[in-house]
Amino acid sequence: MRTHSGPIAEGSKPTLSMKEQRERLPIAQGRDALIREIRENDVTVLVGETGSEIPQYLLEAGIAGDGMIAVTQPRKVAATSLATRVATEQGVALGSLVGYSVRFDEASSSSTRIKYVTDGMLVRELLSDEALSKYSVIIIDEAHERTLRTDLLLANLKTIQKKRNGDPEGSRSSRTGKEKARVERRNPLKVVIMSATLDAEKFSKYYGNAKVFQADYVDSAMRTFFQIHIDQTPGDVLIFLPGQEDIENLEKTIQLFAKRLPAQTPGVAIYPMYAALPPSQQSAIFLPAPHGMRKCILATNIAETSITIPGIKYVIDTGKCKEKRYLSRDSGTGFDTLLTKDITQSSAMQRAGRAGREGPGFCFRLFTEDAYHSMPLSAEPEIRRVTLTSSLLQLKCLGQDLETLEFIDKPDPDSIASALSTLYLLGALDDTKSLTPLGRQMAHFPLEPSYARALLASFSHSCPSDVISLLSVLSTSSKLYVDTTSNREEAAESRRKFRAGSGDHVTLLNVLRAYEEVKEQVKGKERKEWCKAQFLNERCLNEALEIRSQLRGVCERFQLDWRDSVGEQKQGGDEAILQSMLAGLVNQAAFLQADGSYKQIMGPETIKIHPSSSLCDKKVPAIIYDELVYTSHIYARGVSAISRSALQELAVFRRRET
DNA sequence: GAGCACTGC
Repeated sequence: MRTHSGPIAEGSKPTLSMKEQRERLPIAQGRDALIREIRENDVTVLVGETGSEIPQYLLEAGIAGDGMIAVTQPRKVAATSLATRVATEQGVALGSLVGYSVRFDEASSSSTRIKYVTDGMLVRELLSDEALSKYSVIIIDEAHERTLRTDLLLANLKTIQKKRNGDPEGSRSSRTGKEKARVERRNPLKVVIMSATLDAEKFSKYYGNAKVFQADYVDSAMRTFFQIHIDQTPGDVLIFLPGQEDIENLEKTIQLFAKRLPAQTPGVAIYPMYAALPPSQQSAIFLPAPHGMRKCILATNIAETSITIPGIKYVIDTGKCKEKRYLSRDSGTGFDTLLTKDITQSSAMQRAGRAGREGPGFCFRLFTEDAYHSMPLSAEPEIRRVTLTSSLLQLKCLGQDLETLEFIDKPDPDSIASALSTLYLLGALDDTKSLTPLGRQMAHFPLEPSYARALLASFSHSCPSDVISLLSVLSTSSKLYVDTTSNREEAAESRRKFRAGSGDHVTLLNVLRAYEEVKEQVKGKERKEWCKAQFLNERCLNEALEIRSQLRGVCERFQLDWRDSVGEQKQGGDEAILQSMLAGLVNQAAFLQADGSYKQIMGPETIKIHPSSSLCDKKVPAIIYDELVYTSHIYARGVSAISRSALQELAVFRRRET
């Protein structure tokens, strides 16, 4: 196993529109932060970047002033080919704005601002100009290779910076103060060290704890991929990314750049992989890539443990993942967060181990060794991360308690308070925190307590059959709607016919009703076609039907007749179903505010309706929702409109709470 | 204007 990172050695096919293209790519996103970092620091250590983009950024941002930017490379061929590539990207002739200088070969002129040189060449220049005064920025690429000439250069640059930039700690006060310091800084030198991950800290310490800048991980994943693609032997590549959005972005950029590779370079076959991907596309990753192409899989941590993809030779690990975590409120109105975080050490090892199961393998980690050591060893136990409502109800049935039971890791007191509050609101616990008969009955259903409560409430609204069907769909483990960003519009359009005015809950019910009709009328293959045409996951629908018969079975055991249904009566029917749901979703309700956002009825948060909801952009006085997830905003998902009269029923709960 | 992965009943 080897960890390293470096430049894309070969250039792309000359295309004048490339610069334009590049600017429209997501690559440009991390750029501003990077510029700021270099502007503010005399020395910057850059991790996971390569020497082709940075000098162009710096020049465009005016950081080089009137001086030149030198980019050093350990090898001549890299210096010349990078210069060629960058000149092409800038749309200029080689040797004008962008040039190079290596032994026996030079392409530069008085107008040259970015010059690619071998490190040996720059060492030689020291002999004629000790301060390297014509350069205002020197970028040391491939610093981790630690060639003798690079090390010589690094030592000299330290001295040169003291002379040209002034010594921040030492001599400034002993001289004539401010004026002298200003004079000294007239031609300051910026040093940018591009290094592979593991060595970054060493360079930083050498330069008095210089700032280490971690490049954007999607961007560096792309660069690392092309470096492998161009420099390394054939073999499949697996890239770990946190989520669907990053995967889709990276897929686009790789595809764009792959098109511009020289004709002799093999093509790239990209396979995205994440749980929400339609099953047919998921299975594609197990097929061999088309002849002569390199297979590149972009995956979430689904490829870390759940699935094993054979034949992976190279792994690129961004070191990031998404983590779902419950943020408790003792009122029970907390919400889930779904944010990008650093992975754990065990996860990093697991990811590295995905390479080379059938032969030698390589892992390229886009994080430093220090970063690795500051990662937690392993994931925090679930008891610390998730809502405990369901477990608390079960413990209560066993005569036990979250507060008194001795756990390996104690649950968070807020989380316990949140669970207690929710169960009390649902009527599962009384005001002495004791289990009620209702609570015991709820616990018999294999459902979240809120859904169990909704199920039981449906009997008084004469619609248990409908609510049980709905809850079955809500309880499935897989996703019902299968769509990706590209076909999202089309998928939404084809499912429009299921849409209910009241919102997502009855819409789901309509989908299941429609599937049942189709199931009665047509056979397997046609049924499959039907699901595909509506962008529905048939496995999910069948799972829902299984759950439904289980739930009906539980009802029967308790002599509850589940057959009542609102049937086809539209208006009143929806109302009855949502009234039942409301009984379970008591603290999952919000009301409309003047600015169009919604505010939790029992909690403090302002929330938005998730864009995937049929009620998104619709203004209704009040809503109930299945879940609240904080990503870029606090989004409510699975949303239905509730009436004012329903809202009044909530007021009863609120009074009881106080 | 947008979803990490599991599991159990």
